[in-house]
Amino acid sequence: MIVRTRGGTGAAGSSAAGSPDIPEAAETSVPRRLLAVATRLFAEKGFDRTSVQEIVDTANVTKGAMYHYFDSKDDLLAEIYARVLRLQMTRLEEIAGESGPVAERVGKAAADVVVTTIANLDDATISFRSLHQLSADKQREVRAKRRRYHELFRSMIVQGQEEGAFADHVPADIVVDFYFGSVHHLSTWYRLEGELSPEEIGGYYARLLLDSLRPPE
Amino acid sequence: MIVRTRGGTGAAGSSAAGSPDIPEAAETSVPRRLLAVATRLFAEKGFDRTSVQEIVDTANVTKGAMYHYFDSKDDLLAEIYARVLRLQMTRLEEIAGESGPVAERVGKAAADVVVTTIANLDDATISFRSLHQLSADKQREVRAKRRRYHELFRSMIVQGQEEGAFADHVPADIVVDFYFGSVHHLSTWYRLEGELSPEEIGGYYARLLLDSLRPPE
DNA sequence: CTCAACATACCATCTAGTCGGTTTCCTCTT
DNA sequence: AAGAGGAAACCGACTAGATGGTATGTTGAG
Repeated sequence: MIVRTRGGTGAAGSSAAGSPDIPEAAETSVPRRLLAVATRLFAEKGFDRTSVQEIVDTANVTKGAMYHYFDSKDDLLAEIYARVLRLQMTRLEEIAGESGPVAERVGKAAADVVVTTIANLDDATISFRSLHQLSADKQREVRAKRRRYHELFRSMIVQGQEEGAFADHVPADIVVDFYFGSVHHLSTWYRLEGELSPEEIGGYYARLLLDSLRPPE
Repeated sequence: MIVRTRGGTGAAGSSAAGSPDIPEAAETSVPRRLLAVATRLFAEKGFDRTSVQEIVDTANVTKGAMYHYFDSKDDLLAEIYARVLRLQMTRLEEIAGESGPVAERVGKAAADVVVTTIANLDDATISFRSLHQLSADKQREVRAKRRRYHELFRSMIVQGQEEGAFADHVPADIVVDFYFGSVHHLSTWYRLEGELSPEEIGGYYARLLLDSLRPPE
């Protein structure tokens, strides 16, 4: 992404066709709008099946505007990944830094990542399905950041195992991959119209994780 | 897919450029070769980024041959899905039909699906990433079959909960989605070069599942 | 003589990205 | 206050290259 954003809301409809009542054409800044629209469309139809033209049309801007703010279509996708990873890392760091017992922190983090994932289901859909559409460099970057996230989570589990709060019959890496597999897959089956609230799902998921780590009597 | 296959191995290299030592050009029937090549390429680069031309070139056949056996590129993908679902369903039905205690069957099925998934990692990669590239009809079909699979697995868990062998503090549907999320995601992190064998991973995964279902004392 | 099993040339369509041009806005000078 | 100057913010027509699919032709077996 290119940094130079004036940040303002812009003077709205230059062309007469602008409909100021649909959300995408509203008072948000152009790059923001593009990112929002791209997220929705990528999640709906996939990266390769979403054309740049469609993105800019939906966002009520022109191609020129988009290529002014973003280097490429790829860059748009990379930005989405960056946003997701930033958010998740921040939340996890916050929880990991708390002072309660480790089992409590793990449970909290486990439930929280579920709720956050559901709150951004489109992001989740994209991020587990579109990694290979990024350039090799950007893929590496994403993977590295994700690894750091996993590492932090893993360190909590290891601590629990060392303290005896968690069983250690399964290596912590496996546990982490196991759990985040489940989390990432929320986007394939969870529907907001369903009966279960995000918090309930989060509770269940955290419970499953903690129970699977419960030490034997 | 079109049924008319002679099934034979075919008269090999028609064109002079045929290299009979690379596996794809070998003695397998043309549709089989196409399916094998498509599976590898779809897993490697994604469905949309793999051109029909590339598939037929790699399989050492021509476009005409391919469109003779398959209706479309979509059809190729649909065939891959069908193959995966057929295999997994067969295995699960076998295990579910055994006579041991339910916890044993669940554990067996859980470990087996991991091993099978790892044995067909390309299939797994494709099936969790490319569903949306299928036509709506075929998507529905795949989903229906997958649902039937999940239902069978779920019924075992429900039985265990009713018998008191499993805890029931988490609904069985959630448990199933939770577990298969983990399984599907194996393809994103498991590498054959790693230290852990498929059976070991299967053991760990089954253990995590069973432990999370262990009833409280 | 027929039909499956291919082969080959071809096309209509779409797509990411570019590039020269124009408008809008801020700033600095006079 | 006026206005010149410059840069950022956009516009939109255009291109070069793919791509899925088809139409038509050929071959060899039964």
